[in-house]
Amino acid sequence: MRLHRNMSNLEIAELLRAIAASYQLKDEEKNRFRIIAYQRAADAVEHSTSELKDLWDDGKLKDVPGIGESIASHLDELFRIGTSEHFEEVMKGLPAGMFELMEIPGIGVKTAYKLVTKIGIKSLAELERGAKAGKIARLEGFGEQSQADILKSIEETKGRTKRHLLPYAALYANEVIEWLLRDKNVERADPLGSLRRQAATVGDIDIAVASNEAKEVIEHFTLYPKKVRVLEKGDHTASLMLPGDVQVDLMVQPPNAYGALLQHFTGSKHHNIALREYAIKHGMSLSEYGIKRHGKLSKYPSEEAFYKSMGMDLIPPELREDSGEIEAALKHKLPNLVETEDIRADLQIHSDFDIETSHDIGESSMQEIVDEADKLGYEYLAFTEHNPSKSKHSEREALDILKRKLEAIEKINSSIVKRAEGSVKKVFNSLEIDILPTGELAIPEKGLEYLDFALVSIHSAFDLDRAQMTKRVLLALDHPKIKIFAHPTARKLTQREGVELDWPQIFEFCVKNDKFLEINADPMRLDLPDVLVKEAVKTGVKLTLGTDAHHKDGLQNMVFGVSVARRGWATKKDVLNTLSLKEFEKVIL
DNA sequence: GCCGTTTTCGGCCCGACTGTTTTCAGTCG
Repeated sequence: MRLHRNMSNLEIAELLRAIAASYQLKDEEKNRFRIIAYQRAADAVEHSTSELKDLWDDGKLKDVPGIGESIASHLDELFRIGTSEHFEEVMKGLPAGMFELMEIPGIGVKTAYKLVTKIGIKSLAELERGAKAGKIARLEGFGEQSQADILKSIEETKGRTKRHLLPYAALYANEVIEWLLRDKNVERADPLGSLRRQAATVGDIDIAVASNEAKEVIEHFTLYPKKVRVLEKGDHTASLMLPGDVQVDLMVQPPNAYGALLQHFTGSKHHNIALREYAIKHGMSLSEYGIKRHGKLSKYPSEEAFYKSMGMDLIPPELREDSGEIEAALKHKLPNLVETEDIRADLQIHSDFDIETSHDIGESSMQEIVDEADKLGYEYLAFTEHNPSKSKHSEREALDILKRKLEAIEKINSSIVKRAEGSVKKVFNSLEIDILPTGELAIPEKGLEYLDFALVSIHSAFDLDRAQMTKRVLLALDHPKIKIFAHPTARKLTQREGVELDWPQIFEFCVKNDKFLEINADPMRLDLPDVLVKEAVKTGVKLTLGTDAHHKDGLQNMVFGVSVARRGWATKKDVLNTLSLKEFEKVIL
């Protein structure tokens, strides 16, 4: 690994893991906790919302939990002169290629090291050839079985799809749960893991079942009609493979011990570790079976009882990331999180009004969307089509188009007023306007006069550096008609990383100037991301929720936006579109 | 190496599975 002054968080996390691996290979007893410390630091760096280099600029390296005196001093050296004597020294002798081998499930630090040093395997391709040639089975500590396992693992890694977007994972899980509930032995079935925590993407699908007849339930589960094959089948657990490389794991416990099972497998890993550390300091030991005190196990039917017996309030699954929720639960100060029922409006919707934009236009009419919003009980909406194409239209033409759109909105509003039923009282004339690379808005100044308020967002030049990008966004947000910064990081899940921005500066600007950050509920976006939502909320920034729907059915995605808000500790008062129409108008117009 | 509403020293999460072993090391979630 080449060290340099501008290493990204991801590269630094990799570096810290390499250091941990190196200590692990030296295998000295006194190093045991140093290994864990480096691994924890690596995790923390990977999840940090600020680039370490920026934190270093501000002298705040040690603000990252897990980075203390020692690691901070080595990183300081790295950022100052582009290398670290200590890191280089520790990594000396770490063979190149071993980290590639560790991508295969079942191969860890020691196995990878052995493969590289004993038989010179330095890549996945070489590993596959070596296994097929029978070289692995002859190695001490390996055998025919482990060689076959490695081959199978390589094969599965090749076909492995990455993580699934939250709504798809939810869909798969719901179908399986529906199937499970057909067995009368199943008393309850719930999703577990990152799905239950409503994370943006989900890996394997884990499901818990409460039942006194584990054997029958497992049997029924393995008969699931959509399965491709049964991966594993034990007394209390089983795994299936579904089409599209979706793996579903099932765990069964009796109803009287169901609470601990739910708690244990909901995670996150970091939440559970922190919880168990707290437990051990107070004479308890936690596991998926219950809580042990003085060697005696107590069982808990519900998670609420489980947390309560430790003196904590029930922690909503969305908060279980070890970011202060345990302390808050002990002090009975968990936030009262926003709920889908609190939402009174959808603030980003694209109708089929032909606005002659260069972006996608919607597929449903304004009327169809209002009808759909009525079903959801909304009080108001904002139609936020993209701006008319700047390259295709002159200023005059753009203004004409915007005028036509205003007329369409007025028509809808007058028909809403006249009707007897329906909860929607008003639709706002809004627009999603591109922020050009210079920070200018992609519509003529006069065009803004037609609008009630507008959103701005980034759709080009994603790779500006942090300072330029921040300047670009602040310039656009400065206009009085611009109220909302939509999908602020512009990330596309599993496809594109978000842009670089000076978030503290953006947050401060929003608070000071009454600008709002959107949580875009499109499953591909979920943007602002949860970790940034948490910081925004802490700073006092108000959020708006919008589905970015391009079809009336897209309005249903609001629940995923709410999940992001909840994961960011947002309460009802942090979300603008929980306000009544009257209150909302006071703030936005 | 990190960290602190029981600690600036003395602690540091729990259990299961697997394969190659004769009692356990490595890996995973």
